[in-house]
Amino acid sequence: MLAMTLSPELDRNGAAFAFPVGDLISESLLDRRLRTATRRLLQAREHIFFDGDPKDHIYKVEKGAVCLYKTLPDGRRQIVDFAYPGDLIGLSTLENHVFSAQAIALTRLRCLPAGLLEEMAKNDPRVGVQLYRALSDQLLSAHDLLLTVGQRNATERLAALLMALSRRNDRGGADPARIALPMTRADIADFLSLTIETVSRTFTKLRQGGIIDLAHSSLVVIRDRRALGRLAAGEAERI
Amino acid sequence: MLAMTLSPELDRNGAAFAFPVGDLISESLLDRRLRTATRRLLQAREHIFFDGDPKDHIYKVEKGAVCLYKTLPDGRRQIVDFAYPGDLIGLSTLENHVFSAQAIALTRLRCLPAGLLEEMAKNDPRVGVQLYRALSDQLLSAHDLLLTVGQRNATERLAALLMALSRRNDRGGADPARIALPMTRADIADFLSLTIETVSRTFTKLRQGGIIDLAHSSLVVIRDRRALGRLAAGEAERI
DNA sequence: CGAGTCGTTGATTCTTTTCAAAGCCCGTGG
DNA sequence: CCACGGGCTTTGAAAAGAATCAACGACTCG
Repeated sequence: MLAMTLSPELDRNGAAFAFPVGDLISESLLDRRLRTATRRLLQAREHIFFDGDPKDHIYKVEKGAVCLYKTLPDGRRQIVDFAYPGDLIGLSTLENHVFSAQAIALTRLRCLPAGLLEEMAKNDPRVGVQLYRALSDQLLSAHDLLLTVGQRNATERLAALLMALSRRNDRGGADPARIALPMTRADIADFLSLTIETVSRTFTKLRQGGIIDLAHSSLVVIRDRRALGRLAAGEAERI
Repeated sequence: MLAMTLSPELDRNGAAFAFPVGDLISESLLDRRLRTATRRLLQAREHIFFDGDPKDHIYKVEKGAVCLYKTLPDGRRQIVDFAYPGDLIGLSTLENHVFSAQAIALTRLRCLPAGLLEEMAKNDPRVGVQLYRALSDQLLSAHDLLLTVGQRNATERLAALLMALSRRNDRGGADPARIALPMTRADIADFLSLTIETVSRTFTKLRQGGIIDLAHSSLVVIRDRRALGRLAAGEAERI
């Protein structure tokens, strides 16, 4: 998930709930089961499930990107997370989904019957840990977004998002200075709790400030990473 | 935790990750261990731990209330949750805490060495489920707050908070129409991402609209629950 | 090539913040 | 017992940041 944390070094550096390292390298029952699980291919904008739907499966993103969101009755939408390859979607103890999930690009998923989780956790102790870790990552991610949406201004919010995506690239071996945005301006707006117009204006401001370049609307090139980081941390005066 | 959900009926109605019901009634290893765990008594405003501290314990609230928060370098603060009696604090797989925790009233905790969790989960399969459930409740709660902070206006935010507290009272057998607020206006402001002044003005507006009464600044009486609910859901025009 | 979606930019409005000050409550101490 | 002090809360007036309303431009896909 998209942890927009201030402390990149805090990433996945150590587990207090640690099992022997060897176990984490070998494949767990969950991993193995997922490799052969049913695949599902989704076009951009196609839904995986809706808020309130019975939770018969959980999903793992293999390719593409998914947005998880909640809405108010009048249609206002808050994206609570973006799920990228490797992320698990739908973990919870409830019978029904508590948010909607929609592919934002061509996406491939693995589908796992929800009932199997319990069984696998019983047969392989590493599965429980894995699920616990996934959930706690998601909680961290939600708290980070909360800090962003609740306390940062428009520029700082966008900077935080770009820094998070940059770090994700870094971890995944991609160029941390070239950020592909699979999501639309509307998605970014609903994630950062801004309007499309404000997101667009803020991109322009970052570009004019020499902090980023916009190769095109969905490809950002970071020109001044330090400045972007300071903005995200709320340490910059203004731009 | 404080799930500010729109759907009270969605509460703890069923677990997809269900173990036989009997198991949930009997005491798990965790519950038993907690009953004899070290107690810690905190005055209001006293900290349990700070963001980044080594996570040597996890805590269960027995009495009082705790706020969990994150800050930006310049001091802006976002409260990400309030923990009430029964709630577990500090669950995650990381070596260090990822938020700060501060008592907001006279609070009694049970302290459990973090290393014990893993061991207990190994020896009692219900413990893993219990932790998993606690974490997924916290995630739900964070997502709800995200929707509130990101999409609702000041009035709707306060209404959502009051409705959440009212439901909590209801579940706990207390009067759902009389809401004690252990937290200050500043705490409410940092939870809802508003300023103290806006929180205060919004209380006044709700009072003048006949929706609540303020016995005193920390005791709210709900006079029109339906109206409050409609406000929280974003279904009311204005007040 | 045209329709439609998505993104950018401009002008104006509005909600909330900021700045300022007064009121209230409660504990302390004269 | 009452005055005093400090923290918390309320209220008011002005300012600011983002939202809204509006229009144009760019790109994509039949």
